[in-house]
Amino acid sequence: MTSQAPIKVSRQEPLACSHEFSANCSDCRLNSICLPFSLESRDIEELDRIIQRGRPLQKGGHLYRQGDDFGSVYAVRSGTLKAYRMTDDGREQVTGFYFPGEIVGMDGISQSRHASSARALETSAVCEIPFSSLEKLSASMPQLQRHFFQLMSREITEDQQLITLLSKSSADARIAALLLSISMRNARRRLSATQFRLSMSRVDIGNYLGLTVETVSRVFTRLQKSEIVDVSNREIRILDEAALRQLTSGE
Amino acid sequence: MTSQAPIKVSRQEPLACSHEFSANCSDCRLNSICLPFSLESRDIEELDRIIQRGRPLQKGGHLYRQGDDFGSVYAVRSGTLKAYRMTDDGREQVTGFYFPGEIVGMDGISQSRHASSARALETSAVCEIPFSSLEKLSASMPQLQRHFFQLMSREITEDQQLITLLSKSSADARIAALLLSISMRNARRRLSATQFRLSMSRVDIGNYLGLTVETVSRVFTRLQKSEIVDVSNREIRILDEAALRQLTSGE
DNA sequence: GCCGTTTGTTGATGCAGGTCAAGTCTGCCG
DNA sequence: CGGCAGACTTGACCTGCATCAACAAACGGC
Repeated sequence: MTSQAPIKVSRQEPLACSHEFSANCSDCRLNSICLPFSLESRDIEELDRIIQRGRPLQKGGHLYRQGDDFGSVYAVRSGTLKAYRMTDDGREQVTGFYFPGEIVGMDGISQSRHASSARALETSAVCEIPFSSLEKLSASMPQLQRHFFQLMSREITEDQQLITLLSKSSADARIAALLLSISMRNARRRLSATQFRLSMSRVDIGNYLGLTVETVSRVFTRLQKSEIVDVSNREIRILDEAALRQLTSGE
Repeated sequence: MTSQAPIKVSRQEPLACSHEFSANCSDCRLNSICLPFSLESRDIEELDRIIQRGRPLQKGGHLYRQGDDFGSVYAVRSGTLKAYRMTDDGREQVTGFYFPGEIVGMDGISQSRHASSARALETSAVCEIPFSSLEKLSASMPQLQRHFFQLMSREITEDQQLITLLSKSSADARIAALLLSISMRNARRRLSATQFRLSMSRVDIGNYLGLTVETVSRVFTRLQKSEIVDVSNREIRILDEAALRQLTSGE
């Protein structure tokens, strides 16, 4: 609600160097992760034409809400988003975190309405990809069609990994897996795999991993004490990746 | 292993009336659930041509295994399949059950190898749909492309429902949700929504819902005692659907 | 720099569901 | 029909995480 106030642009925090991504796909730093991957340059230009680059999303702002009409999927350009859905009894289940280069919103396709909400965890920017245009384009660009099938399939396998994590692993293993996942995704974007700042709160982490805040907090202090990870607030430094990896498969 | 013996056809148990599905999509009883839904009859014929109808799969037989090269997705014609993956530490996580009309194998698209294994819980038959043909056909049939995007998206939202279930719900709620899900899917196929036989073992149910066999068993006896469900071995009769529904949202 | 609010930490206690250990039932095969 | 293996149930006990409660630290607005 509070975040719905008319956009106030003044004193906006510096958006992580704007040269990191550009106004078109061809020279976007993220294009090896995102949609255009493996397209011919002529095709990229066509894709470029359908993509809409919106104004930055404020921290806490919604990209879309559960139940909204589905029209587009979104590529994250900067910042972080979380996707979440409401359970029948009104609690929140975080279904994923989305970093630059990743695509969010694909769960809306089946019902023509969004099955989850997406909100920015920090000031973020996205590329909006109207789905109907994407469909049309896919029909004439086999590479694009395949790539999009693959993205959706990846989402499925990732959800299944989370399912496994939730159904089989201890609190320690879950946190370890999350840290490693973030680390890997950072590496893919050529950021540090060992040192980063969590953009999500402990509550969000708990909500994602099926744990309470208290447990999340306790696990972090435990990791700190055993010198596997250096934790200071949201600042994380992985000290012993091997140990972390061992934790994920139950000690 | 044992199920890999050369196919022995003699004394095969009667395959639930073979007239229920046919050798082509146009008059298949399941076509409103399955792929051809919403296609022109001319298009259905084309789709028909790429589909391969294999011989029945024996109980316990594998349709594909985790790590196999990915080539096709499969529509279940009769019987039930379970999909499962091995965790790093060698335990099994069931990721889904698949009933007639449903599509299995879509998680293999992203890596070109199957991310899970699929095996028959009872004698089953499937239609094999070679993915490369499906891709080609999709390019010229917008309806088909859309339908397949929707199927994948549905798989995502269903996985997310399972995630929510695993991370937020009690054992009772999980079992209740599974029973209701099976009931709903039966109804869609015009079978009884209140009375059915579970094709999966208690172990499988536990593995799917993140519970031990013992807990699954206890929940069933509890449901029996409170006269919400009548359980006799794998035979289930839902006595009080409303109560069951209440259970799913935490009493 | 100060103050209220939000976010995170720590401790004490309880319970749902896991684990271990016997059984019992079912269905299958000779 | 009898005997055996796998599937299921039941009970006793234990443990990891939730819950409740109090507090501390960080952040954001003025």
